[in-house]
Amino acid sequence: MTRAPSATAGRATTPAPRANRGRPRSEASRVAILNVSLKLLERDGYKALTMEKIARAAGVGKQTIYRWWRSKAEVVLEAFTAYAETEVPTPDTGAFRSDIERLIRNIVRGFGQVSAPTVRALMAETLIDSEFRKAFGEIFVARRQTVLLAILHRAIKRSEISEHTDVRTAMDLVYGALWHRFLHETGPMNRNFADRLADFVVDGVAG
Amino acid sequence: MTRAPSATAGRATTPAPRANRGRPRSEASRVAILNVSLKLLERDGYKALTMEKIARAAGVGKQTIYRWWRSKAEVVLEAFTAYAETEVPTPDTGAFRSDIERLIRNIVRGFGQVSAPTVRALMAETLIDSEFRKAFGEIFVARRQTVLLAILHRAIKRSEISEHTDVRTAMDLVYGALWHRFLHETGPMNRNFADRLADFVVDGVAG
Amino acid sequence: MTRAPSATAGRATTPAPRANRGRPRSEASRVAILNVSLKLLERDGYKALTMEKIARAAGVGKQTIYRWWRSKAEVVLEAFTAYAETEVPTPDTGAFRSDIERLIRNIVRGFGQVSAPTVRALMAETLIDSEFRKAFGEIFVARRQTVLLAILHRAIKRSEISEHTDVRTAMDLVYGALWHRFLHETGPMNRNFADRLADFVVDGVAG
Amino acid sequence: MTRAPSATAGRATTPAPRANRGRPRSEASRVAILNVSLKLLERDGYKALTMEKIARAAGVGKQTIYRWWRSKAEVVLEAFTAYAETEVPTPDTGAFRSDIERLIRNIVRGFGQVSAPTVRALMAETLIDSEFRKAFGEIFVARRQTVLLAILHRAIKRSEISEHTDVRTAMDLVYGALWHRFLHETGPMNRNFADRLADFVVDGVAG
DNA sequence: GACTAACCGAGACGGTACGTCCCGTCTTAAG
DNA sequence: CTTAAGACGGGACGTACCGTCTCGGTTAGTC
Repeated sequence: MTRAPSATAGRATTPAPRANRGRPRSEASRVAILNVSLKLLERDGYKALTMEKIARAAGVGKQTIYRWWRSKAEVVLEAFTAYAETEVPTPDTGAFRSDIERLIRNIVRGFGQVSAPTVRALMAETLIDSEFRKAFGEIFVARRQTVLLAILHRAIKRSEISEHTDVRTAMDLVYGALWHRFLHETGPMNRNFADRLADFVVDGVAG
Repeated sequence: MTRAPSATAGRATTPAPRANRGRPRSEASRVAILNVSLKLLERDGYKALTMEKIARAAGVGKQTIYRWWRSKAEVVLEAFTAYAETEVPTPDTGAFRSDIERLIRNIVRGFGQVSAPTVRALMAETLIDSEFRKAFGEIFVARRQTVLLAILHRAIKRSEISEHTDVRTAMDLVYGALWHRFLHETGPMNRNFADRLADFVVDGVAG
Repeated sequence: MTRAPSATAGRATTPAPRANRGRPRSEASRVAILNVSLKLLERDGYKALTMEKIARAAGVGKQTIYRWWRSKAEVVLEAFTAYAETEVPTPDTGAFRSDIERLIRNIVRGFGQVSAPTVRALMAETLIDSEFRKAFGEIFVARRQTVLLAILHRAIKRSEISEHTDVRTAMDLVYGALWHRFLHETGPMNRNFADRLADFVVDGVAG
Repeated sequence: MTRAPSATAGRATTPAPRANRGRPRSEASRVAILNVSLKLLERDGYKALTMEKIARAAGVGKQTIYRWWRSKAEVVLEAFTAYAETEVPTPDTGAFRSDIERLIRNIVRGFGQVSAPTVRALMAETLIDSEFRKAFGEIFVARRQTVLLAILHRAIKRSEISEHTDVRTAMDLVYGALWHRFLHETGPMNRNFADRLADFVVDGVAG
């Protein structure tokens, strides 16, 4: 998301200025922008958040924001991921049932530690803006997909589930249920929900 | 959704104009607004859709829009429901498995007949604006919930599934998976998906 | 300068909206804008005058300014001409010498009643922006030209000056000297200057 | 105009760097800046000329411009005087009439060799910015004043014109007419104009 | 030959203003 | 009482420049 001038050496996105020329990016400004964004977001909601307010509150020129992020959605995304624990450990207990159980528990716990309105706003942006979708997808969706995929593949190898299992649908099942409850608040986001869901999934998939 | 001035006699929000006095509402304008909204929405996306453009393209005064709808989200919602078949028949085959199968097939077929970007935009609005959430929820979510609820209750009565089944989580499972695939395009929205999903759900819930 | 909707019936500039439709232009805003512009102009000078400050100080949306004027130069021009006496009476005494004397005295008196920085700013704009030049020229230059032209033609008819007199150069002589003194403050702008200049001009032109 | 670091020893504005230390000023950059400025000025006009564009087009850091000039007006002034012949020879023919004739012809010829938009821009700046006025005045106005002054004084000494002649007004007459025609393009800037003007002036002043 | 001072390009910085778009409201005449 | 038209005050947009600052590097004279 940021035009990190050196870290992405091989990526060749922006014209790639000869490294280390000119005044370096201000870390202080970067942090101020992200902090202020989160604060305003929590206080006033996503719709009331504007680039202008962020700039004013962070004591920063608007251009400085636009230089490093393309939209408020990207600012919020980075602000959010910087503060939220986005790592998803891959459980590998040796059994499908307990792997799923742990994965779902982890995710449920993660959802509990996160600002629901903020995540909803990010998800809304994802649904509308296909540019943003990629950025959000990489960070929030792809990683989790990978983890579940690994679990399913291991279960297949161990013959705990059929090798003909429709993996994609299984993933919709797990993540769909989790996001549905989270986004629409159809019920509590707790350990009990996690375990009931795990039961359904394991029985359904192992079927 | 519309503040139909007479039909909602008891609601008493707006000053409640004395019944049939003055110039009547222009049906031509109403239709033009809804048609134009859909067209612009498909063409340019939700973000680029503005009240001003709708008014201009429909040859209508802005006030006329604001008199009957509170926001562009409400216009779009009405425009959408006017064109989309939103009825969900309640399957009652006498067996849990086939009920679920039919429900899911129906919904999948419905999703296939609908403009994905439009529905995504409406869902996005739902996630951000709690006012809008109600309107959308009533039309789009609640109905379907009721149908599934009925199916589950009947299955419990028939002892096909446990009376301790976590109904709410079961509903997250079904609708979560469906919405997840639809919103994020994680795979095709076809008969095969419907049936695989139905398998998972029935096995999962029936245990 | 303003898009006077009816006064310019035959001119066919802007699409010519069917008269009297929509909310009429706010006279209060128009006046506030002009007054505030003059005040800020006198206080801070032309360079420090911005559309944004005018809007803020006049309690007016920026768009309202842009709707009726194309640039701050045009606002200032109208503000200025509204307050400054721009009428130039045509002396007709029957004799070249006294006509010239009166004309020059009138203009000198006029210059004395006017804010020099403001006029300098307008003249500067004229030199830079050819669009603006026309507007300014019509109001400030053309009228005076006409008056002098009439005087010269009458003098030729009366044979007070040669019929081969280079009229254009004569006009440069008169207005050049007046503007030069005014713009560059090369000396006092008083009765004595007026009369000395009239002497030079009459002797020079009458030869 | 340039803050030549040593030439103005006694001025003591900037901390007064110890004489010839450090890297010397880049002549290449200086020339590039001046050339590019003129070119852009001719092409796009004064308003569209910005420090940033100059720097970019000259392949120069902005700071380098600001180090040596205080404003774009100063850059343009130097760019202009570097290319334009600004010398004004003092005619001394022994007779008032022929002195005036030659002076005016010289100036007219000079005006003909110069970019009118550029000079207009400089004059405009002069009218607005009193700081700049001095710089421009020294180079462009004062010299010419001196020349005319000398001519008039000699004419008085020779009793060709009265010793009570209003010298200042006479100067407004000559330079006013010249500038008026040049700035406002009220007619051709040629030999004929020069001679007609000279006639008027000589008759008027000698009157 | 190392040191140091002043320059150089590049380009990010906090700001201000630009001119445009849209918001939701208001004010006309017309129906 | 609604309608189309369209002006209104307001706010945010994304861009252009302002003049300053801060990098790594360069080019001289001085130690």
